[in-house]
Amino acid sequence: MACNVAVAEEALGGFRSARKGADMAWSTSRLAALAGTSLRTVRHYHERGLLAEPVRQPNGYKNYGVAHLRRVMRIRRLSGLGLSLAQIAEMGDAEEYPEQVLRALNAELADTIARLDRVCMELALVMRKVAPTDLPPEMALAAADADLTEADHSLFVVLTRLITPKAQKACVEVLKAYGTDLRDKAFDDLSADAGEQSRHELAERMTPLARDVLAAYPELRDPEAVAPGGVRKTEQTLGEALEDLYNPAQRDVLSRIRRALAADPVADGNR
Amino acid sequence: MACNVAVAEEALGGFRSARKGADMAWSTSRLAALAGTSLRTVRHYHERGLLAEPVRQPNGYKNYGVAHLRRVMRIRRLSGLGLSLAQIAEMGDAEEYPEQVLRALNAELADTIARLDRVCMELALVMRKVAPTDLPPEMALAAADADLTEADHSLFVVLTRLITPKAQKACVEVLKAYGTDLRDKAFDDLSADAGEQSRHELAERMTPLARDVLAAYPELRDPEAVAPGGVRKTEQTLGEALEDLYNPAQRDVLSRIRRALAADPVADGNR
DNA sequence: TTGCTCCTCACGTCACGTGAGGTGGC
DNA sequence: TTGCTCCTCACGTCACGTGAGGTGGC
Repeated sequence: MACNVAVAEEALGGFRSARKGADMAWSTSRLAALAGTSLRTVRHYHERGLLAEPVRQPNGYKNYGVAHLRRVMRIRRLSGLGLSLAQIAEMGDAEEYPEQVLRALNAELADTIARLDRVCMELALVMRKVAPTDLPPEMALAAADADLTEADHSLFVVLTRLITPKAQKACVEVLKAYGTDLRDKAFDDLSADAGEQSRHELAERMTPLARDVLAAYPELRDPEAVAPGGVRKTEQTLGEALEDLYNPAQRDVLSRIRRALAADPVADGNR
Repeated sequence: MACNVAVAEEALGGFRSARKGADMAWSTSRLAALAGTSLRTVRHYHERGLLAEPVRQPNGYKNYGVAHLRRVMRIRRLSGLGLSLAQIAEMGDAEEYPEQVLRALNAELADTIARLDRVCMELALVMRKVAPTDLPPEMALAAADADLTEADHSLFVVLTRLITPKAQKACVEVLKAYGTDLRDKAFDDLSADAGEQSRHELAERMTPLARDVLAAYPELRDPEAVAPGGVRKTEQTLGEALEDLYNPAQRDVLSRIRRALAADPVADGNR
């Protein structure tokens, strides 16, 4: 390798040979520049005990050498690989890295990359203005196509927080299959003080479709479909959301439909 | 969509219907749980002005509704896409996102993913214990194979900080092509007080190889090969490194080689 | 009374960034 | 004398985490 040194010298035009042995060492900012980092970073490594303090000149200036540069480069590399400064400090200056730490790092890295890939897709959807950002990306597309009411959209947001991903998929299927058929203008426009008669008729008219949907997608009724928190809490949350989103007449209609479905249950698995 | 509501009710076993209109709203921790985040995060969004303060109960407890959940979900989504909370606050609650911000985000995201992919490769090298971590990954492999002296390795680290990536590539080529031929045991073991005669002979013997290398790799002599900072500084830094790494006798030998090369220059481009 | 939830400060974290205020060499 | 570099505190950043200390409903 010695020859390579000579080559390097020649290539770089010959090094400035020893100038009276005075300030042959590097200052903090020079070290930082060589390491491609900042003054503050080098000092931070001192503060954290990662980098040994070098000898000082009489005036207190620090004198760094090649060993310090190597150390800083290694810290930067390891830090870039995802290790925390605390971990790097723990490992000391050996080229031995705990297998387990590296494995964990690798797994974490793979997760991060996968997540960012997904984020990239989502961002593309948002940029094409097709995806409302309060719904998870898988739901967002279907919801946008279904042209939902504000209230219905809100309810959908709550629903995604209450049911499992599997049940969410089923919801997406329903939206895709039934499209805007699920919308009922009379329901959407129902005034809060609508009379008994109109509420009854509306419920009667809407029930068959609800029955169809339930029959076609039995996974919607899977008791495992509710997300953590328990069935009781989930039901209550849904009730609170309905109260927030629909007026009393609308809620009454929904209640009637539910009772009709309960009185004459849809058989399971007859898809 | 109203039908879907009924379906959801039935699926979830029927919601708990309005219990005397008392505490129909969500507490902070309930909102956090629904949003899949932490209590502190919700409060942080208040502090940052991202989330409107809800109405309070007489005892000071906060009462959140569906609109708050939607807002929190949107903040989480946008934050997950890489926007800072300050940026999200700036945009307000509209579904309109500044095109330019999204483009910048997308570019940044692509960069990050590319970088992490590289990091993943590097990590694999480190795990296979073939790569010293004070050298950039491209150099590391070649350096490990060449079985360098501590001093030579150190010098290599400094060199990588002084020359352009292109010149670094040339260095790797040299290491690969000449392998351990570049090592000279007599040079490595030269004592600091070696006499005139042995230094002269050593230089004489080493010069031809250095000349060969320079002839074969003219890009090493490209004046553009030095990294930012200027040729003067680069030369000086190299000199300081040599002083740190080699003893006076070794430096004298290197100096002699350099003078020999300068006296009888290698012609350019006669590869 | 006990246990659980809610509230508001307010300091801690991580890897530095950014002055503030002062000294030293040319 | 001026401009540049070096030094040591020490507070700021970002998105929260983590108690501290106190109140309220069952």
